[in-house]
Amino acid sequence: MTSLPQSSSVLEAHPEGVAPGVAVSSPSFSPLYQQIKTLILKSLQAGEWRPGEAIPSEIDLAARFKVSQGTVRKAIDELAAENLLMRRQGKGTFVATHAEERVQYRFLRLTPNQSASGQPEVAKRVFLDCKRMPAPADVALALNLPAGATVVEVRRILSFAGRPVILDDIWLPGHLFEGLTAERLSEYKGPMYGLFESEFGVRMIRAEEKLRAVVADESVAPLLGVKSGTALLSVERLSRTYGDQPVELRRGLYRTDDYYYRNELS
Amino acid sequence: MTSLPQSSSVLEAHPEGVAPGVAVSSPSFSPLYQQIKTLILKSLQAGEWRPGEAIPSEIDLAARFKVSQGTVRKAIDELAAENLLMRRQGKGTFVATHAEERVQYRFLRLTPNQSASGQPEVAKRVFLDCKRMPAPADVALALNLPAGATVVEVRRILSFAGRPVILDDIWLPGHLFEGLTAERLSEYKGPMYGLFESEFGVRMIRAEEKLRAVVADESVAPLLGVKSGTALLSVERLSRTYGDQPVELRRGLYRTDDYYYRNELS
DNA sequence: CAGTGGTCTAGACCACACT
DNA sequence: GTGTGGTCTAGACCACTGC
Repeated sequence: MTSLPQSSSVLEAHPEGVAPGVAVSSPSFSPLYQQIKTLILKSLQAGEWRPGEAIPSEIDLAARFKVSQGTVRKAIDELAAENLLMRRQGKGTFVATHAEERVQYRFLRLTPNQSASGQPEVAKRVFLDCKRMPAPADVALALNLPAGATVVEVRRILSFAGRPVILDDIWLPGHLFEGLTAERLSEYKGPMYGLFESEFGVRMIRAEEKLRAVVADESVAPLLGVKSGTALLSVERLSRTYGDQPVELRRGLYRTDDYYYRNELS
Repeated sequence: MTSLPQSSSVLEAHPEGVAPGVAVSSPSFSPLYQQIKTLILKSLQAGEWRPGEAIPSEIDLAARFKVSQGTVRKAIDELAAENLLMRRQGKGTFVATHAEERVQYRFLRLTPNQSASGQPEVAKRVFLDCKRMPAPADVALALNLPAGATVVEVRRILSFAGRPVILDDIWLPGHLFEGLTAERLSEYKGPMYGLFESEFGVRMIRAEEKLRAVVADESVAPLLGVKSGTALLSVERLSRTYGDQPVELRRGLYRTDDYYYRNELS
């Protein structure tokens, strides 16, 4: 990879300001804006700017990295496309946050059968359980934890319009979530990922979901208010932070009589 | 919207070549590259370039539209991001096609439980039915057709590894698919959307899916080789061409014992 | 080699938000 | 007005492809 200092020195050798071209003819060439992107990413990960805060202006960043504004711009463009940054014309570029979001649940794709108003109405959350325990083998594997590591297990129910719709089992690495209790979960207003972000410094930036259809058994049917034998949508979500590190495994069961899971393809 | 001719005339008034700014202070301002994007889109829709073919080079397009290469570039960037065009460094920019694709089914999100090799192995297709009929009310509504318009109804089964996995019911506007028969569907090698594209000039560029969990009844269970009461993933897909016009409604039932529906969130 | 897309720069000006 | 992101340009050079 072409290192940044190299590029700068090349730049200084051309004081007339014409782009000298940054690539040294080399194996595995990386464009300047990608290197800038990586540097910004590192600052985000290091917490140099907090979620919701503005990052320095493009001009400032260009000066800091000794590149043109256009190059910084392209780096920020990609980070904004990945929902890590938010651009607001006339105001600045801000670190994305789960706390002050236009939609309650950014990762929840459930939509009511009726009413085209996008997200379902306000949810009511009930936490049934929250305990620390040794990670089950499959959970440890998914979260990339050593066998038997401590995890926090949370069980909760999400209700819309007064009826239970989602039963979630959630596992979090214990060492990242010291002091997480059902009480703190219940008290916090706003999405759970907002709490994780502000209280534990863990930011979910990407997730993969595996969807299957399953039949409700006696252990879950009553919790969702359905009969055994009802079909439920099983949603297994693995959420990741910076560096694609997995930090949450979630197994959800969704009632899909009044709601559906919406997806867009292109 | 700022019209293109206006911009050009402004341009010509500044022969020194410095960007004069294109926007007239006006309500509903549209940037130049958006206008270029719209023009390219119109050419695509009109079939000026066929799927798989190269479009003119950025320099040629810049000359045609009397804008800078950078402006054309930004327009093409967005179209490529929407999977309407494919860029290939050193070769050119190509019209996206369903025919010569690296994956068999671009819109199919099914993945085997084992084997991380992405898409499922080669599919076997069996067409159970293909007939013209008056559109059911809900189908006509979804496809934006007048009540009672003719549609083509197709029923088919997709099998992987010798076992049936997907039962699809498909409806297509009759007037766009004259002469579509089960035989032509069976004969065609490659994805169905490739056939639609090359034989009927209909290109699917975007789709929305609604996912639900349902229980298999006696009418579908035998076709998928499962018992009645098994949970199946119901996938309703509405596919659209240019201008967001809906041109295909598809209701699929997926077995999700050996496969799952994969989705990425960010 | 020429032609294509890809990167980078510098500079000008517009649209928007706050003061 | 000042400062921010957003658009547009012109020009140079790099990386990749194929003749």
